[in-house]
Amino acid sequence: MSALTPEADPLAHPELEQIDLPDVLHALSDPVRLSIVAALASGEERTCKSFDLPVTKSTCTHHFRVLREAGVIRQRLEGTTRLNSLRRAELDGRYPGLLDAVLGAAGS
Amino acid sequence: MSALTPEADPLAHPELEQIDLPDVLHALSDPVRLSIVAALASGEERTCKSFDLPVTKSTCTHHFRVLREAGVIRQRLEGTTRLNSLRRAELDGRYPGLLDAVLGAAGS
DNA sequence: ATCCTTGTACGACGGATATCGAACTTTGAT
DNA sequence: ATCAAAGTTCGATATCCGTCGTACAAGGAT
Repeated sequence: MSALTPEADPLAHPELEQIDLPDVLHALSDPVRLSIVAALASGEERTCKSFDLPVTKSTCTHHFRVLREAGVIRQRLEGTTRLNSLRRAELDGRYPGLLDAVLGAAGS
Repeated sequence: MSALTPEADPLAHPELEQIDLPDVLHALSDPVRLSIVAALASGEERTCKSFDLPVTKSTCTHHFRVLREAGVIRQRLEGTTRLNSLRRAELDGRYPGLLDAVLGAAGS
């Protein structure tokens, strides 16, 4: 039962069907998190530190966790860093056009 | 200076250029408010009471104000009621595809 | 082994938020 | 004139949220 308990995994990601629209919108409603998502729009994997955000480390951890738990980003362990990427294809399948619209709106 | 002071107007709506994306996303991130917006998607004007929301009157007032101040809906006085409508064309001009994507996602 | 880098965990704190109930206002109907 | 209906306003409350600092853990480099 160890691998199946979600609480036990420190890097738990929601399944596609578990992603909730209000949660996604809330995750995107913060300027810091929106800038993270916009920076990931190119498709690259980037470490947390590479973003140069106007908040401290612990606040960064918080924002990346909110995005991950809402299903917006994926976090992958790589040595001592976490590589972040957008779950774009999955989000596009679940909520067609949403991410593009938000990214377009954030860019203007 | 009476007509130009925003605070004096109890039904102040933001101009298109003043609408802020994080504010809009936050306004849409609440399930009650999302259901209001979805119900207004047809384009009709509807009174507050016609929604039959699972909250009290004063909470309704709160949610409609959040949506109005974020620029998502317009409220018009008509006798003793307020007629609510989506600012769809304006939002579409400012954030193309956003409202459609959210409404599509909320409907599924 | 030691240190540096990257990030998490744990409180803590102040401000925002969703909710309610009760009192009030305004309008329209009886 | 009275009354009911639709909302607002005003506290009050409980919770959530963004932020920070400090302490901690794990990997990589020297």
